[in-house]
Amino acid sequence: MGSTINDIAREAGVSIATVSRVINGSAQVSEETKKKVKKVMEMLNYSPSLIARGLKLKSMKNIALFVSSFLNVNHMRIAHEINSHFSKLDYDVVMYETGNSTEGLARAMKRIIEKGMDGAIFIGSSFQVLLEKSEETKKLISSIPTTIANGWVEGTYGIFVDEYKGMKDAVKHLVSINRRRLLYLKGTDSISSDNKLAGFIDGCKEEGLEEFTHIRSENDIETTRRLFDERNLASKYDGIICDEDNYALVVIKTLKHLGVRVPEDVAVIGCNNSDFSSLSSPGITTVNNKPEDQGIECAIILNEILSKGSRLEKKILITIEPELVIRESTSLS
Amino acid sequence: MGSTINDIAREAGVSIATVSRVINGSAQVSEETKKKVKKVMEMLNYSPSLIARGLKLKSMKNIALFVSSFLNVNHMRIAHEINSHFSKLDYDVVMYETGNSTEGLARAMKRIIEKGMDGAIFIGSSFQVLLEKSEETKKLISSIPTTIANGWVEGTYGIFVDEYKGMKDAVKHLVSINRRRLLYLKGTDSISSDNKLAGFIDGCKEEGLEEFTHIRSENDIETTRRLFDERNLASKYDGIICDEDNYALVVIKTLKHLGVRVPEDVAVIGCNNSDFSSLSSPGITTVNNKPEDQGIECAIILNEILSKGSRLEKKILITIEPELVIRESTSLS
DNA sequence: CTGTTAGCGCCTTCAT
DNA sequence: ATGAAGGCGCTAACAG
Repeated sequence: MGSTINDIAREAGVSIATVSRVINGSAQVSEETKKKVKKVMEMLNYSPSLIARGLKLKSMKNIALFVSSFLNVNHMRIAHEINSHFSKLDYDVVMYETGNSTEGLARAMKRIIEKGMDGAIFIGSSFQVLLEKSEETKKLISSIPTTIANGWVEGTYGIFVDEYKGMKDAVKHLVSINRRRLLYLKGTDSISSDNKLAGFIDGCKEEGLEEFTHIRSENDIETTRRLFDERNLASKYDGIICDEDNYALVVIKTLKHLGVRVPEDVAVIGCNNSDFSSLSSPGITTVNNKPEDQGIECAIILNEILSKGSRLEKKILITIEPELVIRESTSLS
Repeated sequence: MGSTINDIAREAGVSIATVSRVINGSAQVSEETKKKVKKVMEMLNYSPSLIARGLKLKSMKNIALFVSSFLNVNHMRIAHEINSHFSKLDYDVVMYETGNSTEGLARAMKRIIEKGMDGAIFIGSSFQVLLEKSEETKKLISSIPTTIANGWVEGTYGIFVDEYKGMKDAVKHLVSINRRRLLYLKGTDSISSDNKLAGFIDGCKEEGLEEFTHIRSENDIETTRRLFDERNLASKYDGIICDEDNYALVVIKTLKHLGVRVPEDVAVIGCNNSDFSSLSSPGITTVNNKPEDQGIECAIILNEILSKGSRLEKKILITIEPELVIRESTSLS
C-alpha cells in the first residue's frame, strides 16, 4: 500500500539505485547512507514489491506444488515437509489442487509459465500417468526443474517408494503369525496401488501360499459390508491387507459388525502409517511409506537443481524403503 | 520459455496494443486481425506473463490463505472449499503455514503486501488471538479484504461457528440416554476450545447435572492412559465429551484397554465429524461444525467484497449452527 | 561509493 | 479499428 523505492529515494535524498543496493546488499554503500536509507524505509513502512522485482528478475521465488486433493492426508504430510523446507529458503510454495483429470492438471500447470515458477513438484504416483497423457504437459514439465514424489517422468527427478517390497514384507509378517489365506483389498487405481498389489501377489507366491486373492473395491462402509456378505470373505480368509489405512478401518468395522475378532480370527494390515492406524482400536499394523521423507527428498533435490542453476548430471532416483509398523491388528498380545 | 507480447505483435504485423486487446477482449478489434493474432499466439505457444500484468494492474489475482498447519484435517477441509471456489474465479489461493507463533504469522503476512495480495483468509479461531497481539498485523489486516473462519477481528469479516451451542446439544444428547456423570476433555487451548467448554458447562447446569468435570489434557495415548488410571476416570463417569474426534479415538482406545464398554458403560462424543468419527469402531457421535460451510461462506463473502470493490456496508457475521451426528458411541442399538 | 539509464512484459490513455 | 508512448516498481550495467 505502499511506498515505492522512489519514495524512499526521494525522502532519503539518494538515488533509487542506492536504495536498491541497501535492500539487496548487492554492493558497497557507505554506512552513513545505509543507515539513513534504512531509517526512511522504517518510517515509511516500506517493503519492496516482489512482483516488480519478479518482472525484472524473471523469478518470484515461487515453486508450484501439485496435489490431487487437499483432503488426502498422506499427500498433505508430504506437502507440509516441502513447504517447511522452502519457506525457510524464502520461497513461496503455491499449491494447486488438480483433481484427477488431465484438464484440471493442464489448467493448473498453465500457471507455471504464466507466473514464471522456479520449479514444480508433483505429489503422488497418479501424476505419472496424467503427465504422460499429454504432449503439452510433458513439454511443460521438462522446461523447468521438477520432482515427483512417488513417481517419475522423462525430464524430471523422481522419488521412488518401494511399496512393492513394503507389501511383500506385510505378507511375510502375516505368514509369520500363521496366516496363510490372504485377501488383498485394492482401492482406487494408480501406479502406486498397482505396485502394492504386485508386491502382495509376489509375496504370496514366494511364501508358497495357495489361497490368496485380491479384490478391487470402493472403500466405503456400505459397499464393503455388501462385499463381505456376498462373498463370505470373513470366513474364507484369516489375513487381510488393504492398500490404505482408511480402508483398513472400514474393513475392521465390517468385521466387528460380523462378530469376527481382529486379530484372533482375521488379522488386518493397512498402509500409510496414518493417525487412523495409530489411534484406532485396535491399532492397525501398517506399511509406513514415509511421506515425510518423500517430502524432504523432493525439496532437497529440487533445491539442489535450483541452486546449481542447471540439471543434475545423473538422474537421481532416490529410493525410499517402507517399514512395517506392527500394532494390535496383527498381534495377539 | 516464453514469447512475449512483442513477439506476437511483430509476427502478426500489428502493434502490441492490438495484441493486448485481443488477449483481454478489452476493445473492438476487427475479426480479421483478431484471427490473425490468435493464430500467431497459438503458433508461438504464447501465454501472457501474469507477473508483468500484475505489475501494471497491481493485482495478480492472488488471495492469501493462512493456516496453522497443513496437517490439520479440519482446516484443510475448509481450505479445500475456499480453493475450489476461487480457482473457478481464476484466482490463485496461496497457502501459508504459520504455526502458532506471532513471528511465524507476521513473517507470512508480509507477503500480503509484498505480493499485493487481493485478499486474505484465516482459518481457525487461533488467528483471532494471534492477530490481535500485534499492532502490525492488525494494521495489515485492515488494509485488505479479509475473512476469518471461526473468528473475528476488527476490520475483518468473520464466520462464527456456534460451537457453544454445539456442545450444549451434545450434553443434552447424553442426558437423553441417561448419562448424568459427564466428563469433558479439552485439548489445545484456543477460543474455539474455550467456547466448546463453556457450552459443556452451561449445558450441564441447564440439565441440572451435579457430577461433571472438565480436564485439560494432551491428546496422546500414553498421557491419556495415565490420566485415566490416576484419576480412575472410567468408573467415575458414564459420558465423555472430547473437543476433537481424534481425542475421542484416543479415549476409546483407552477405555477398551481398561475393559470398559463403549457405549454401554461409557458413552463418548467427539467433535468435527471427521473420517475418524465415521470410520472408527464404534463410530463416534460427533459435533459437526461444518467446515465445508465455513469455507464456502469465507469464499463467498471475500469474493463479494472483492468484486464490490469496497467494504460491505454492515459487518456480516454469518453464524453456522453445528449439528450433532449420532453414531454407535452413544447408541445402544 | 553513488547516480543515470535502460529495460522486464504488459495495459491504457490519447491520437489517428 | 489501430498505433505510439508512458509508466507500473525494481535491478543491473555503465559512468563518474
